[in-house]
Amino acid sequence: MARRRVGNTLALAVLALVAEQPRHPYEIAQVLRSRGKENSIKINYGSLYTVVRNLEKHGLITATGVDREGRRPERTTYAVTEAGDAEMREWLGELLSVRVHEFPRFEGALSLMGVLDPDQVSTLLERRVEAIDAHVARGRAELAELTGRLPRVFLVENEYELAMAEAEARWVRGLLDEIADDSLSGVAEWRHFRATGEAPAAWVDMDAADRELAPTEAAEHDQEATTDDPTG
Amino acid sequence: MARRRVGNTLALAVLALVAEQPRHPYEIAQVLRSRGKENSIKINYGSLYTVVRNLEKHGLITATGVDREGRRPERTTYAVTEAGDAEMREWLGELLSVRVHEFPRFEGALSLMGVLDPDQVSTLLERRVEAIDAHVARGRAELAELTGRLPRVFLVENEYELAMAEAEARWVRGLLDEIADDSLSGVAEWRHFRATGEAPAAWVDMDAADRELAPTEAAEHDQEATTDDPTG
DNA sequence: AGTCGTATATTCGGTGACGAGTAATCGGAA
DNA sequence: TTCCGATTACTCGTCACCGAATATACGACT
Repeated sequence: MARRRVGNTLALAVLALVAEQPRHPYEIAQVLRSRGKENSIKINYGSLYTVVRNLEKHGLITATGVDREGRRPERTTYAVTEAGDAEMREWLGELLSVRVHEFPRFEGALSLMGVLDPDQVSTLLERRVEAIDAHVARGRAELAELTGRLPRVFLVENEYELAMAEAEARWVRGLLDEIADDSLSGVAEWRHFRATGEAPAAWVDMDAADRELAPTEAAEHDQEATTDDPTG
Repeated sequence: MARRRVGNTLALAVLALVAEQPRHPYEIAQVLRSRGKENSIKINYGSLYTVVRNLEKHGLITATGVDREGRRPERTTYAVTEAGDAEMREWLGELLSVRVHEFPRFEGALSLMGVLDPDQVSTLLERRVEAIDAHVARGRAELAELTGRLPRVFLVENEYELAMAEAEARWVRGLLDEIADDSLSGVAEWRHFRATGEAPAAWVDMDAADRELAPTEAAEHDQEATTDDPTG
């Protein structure tokens, strides 16, 4: 949607924390950590300071003072501006209400798995589900422990992450089953191709057919975004 | 895991297509499109040419010839090298077998939703599920149509994407229900905070507690990656 | 008194991602 | 025949991201 002046998701977190009360960059990182947000928002020092500078440049936050303790480096404290507050609310609203396709690497990998052997792919995917199971088990345990000390509202991101991990594991299991019992159509051709090098008819067809149908029917309508960025 | 010399996922697709047969960059983009991969791998012209150049620089592909038709710009054709083929297999194997946390924006947004009103959040999330439902409906229809003409193996990425979208919609619905019937703990405090500005005790506790427990128990073990990149 | 480790706080250079822009050609309609 | 729009093919400048490195202070221990 609306192109953000500062597009990094970290900027949203900065706005949120600075809206709560004026803070200096390092403190922002600390609070983010102590509240466990570093699991859901990637904090990177380089990015943090760049982001803060950019937010200031665009008038979304302002420096309210520079102080120093002893001979430590100066700490510039920032507060949110009215524009920044508005931006934050609008942006957050957008992120919550519209789903954008973010091209997870796994999806890309799936689309290219044809270059490997079916059996090899099965082995790899089995490893994946095992890893996910372990991850979910650990996550659930930690979450349970946290839920004892904290209202669940403050933990929804974690519940979401786990739910999605579980969903993925379920889906991959399904795929594995379908490969195993040969109920997934095309595995035979795939195997044949890997053994002989003869390209599956489907590929040839597609490459030839090109865009006899509208090329990107779906892609036109769905929003997309790969990485944090849209500056403009 | 292993830091990739060329980290952009698009590079993997380039390797895969060029391993099939020598191609020039523009052709790569075309094939990617005609095979419908642009839904699962973000193709960007700027990135494509950079990626090809980098792959060549690192000896993963080699230019096999330059020809031109009429006075069109030259087309440099590239073929995969042995190193490139190995890299592709290993990389693809890694992407399939290990799940990395890619920090979806929605997860970040969820972790910050506290700055909005509960009712507003509900409204926004309702919009989201509706949009997802629509997306899934359209996707399922298109997929059904494609499944008629193509073996399903070639469509797994799409099935995956839809499965995940559905899972997300299910989860969000669950959350909405829990907010609505007040079975999600902390909504009361949240509401109170929004109305009065009194910070929930939980936040204060956390900010104070800082890292009396190991700060990033989980984060240490899970791999992470925000955006395409790791160059090194 | 020395020094080791950790917390504080930030800078900086390199790299790559991006998408708008360019430029040439071709096919078809007026 | 000429003009328009689509297609082919690629380039370039800008901008953001990253994380390693820097520099200082403080507390604890020897």
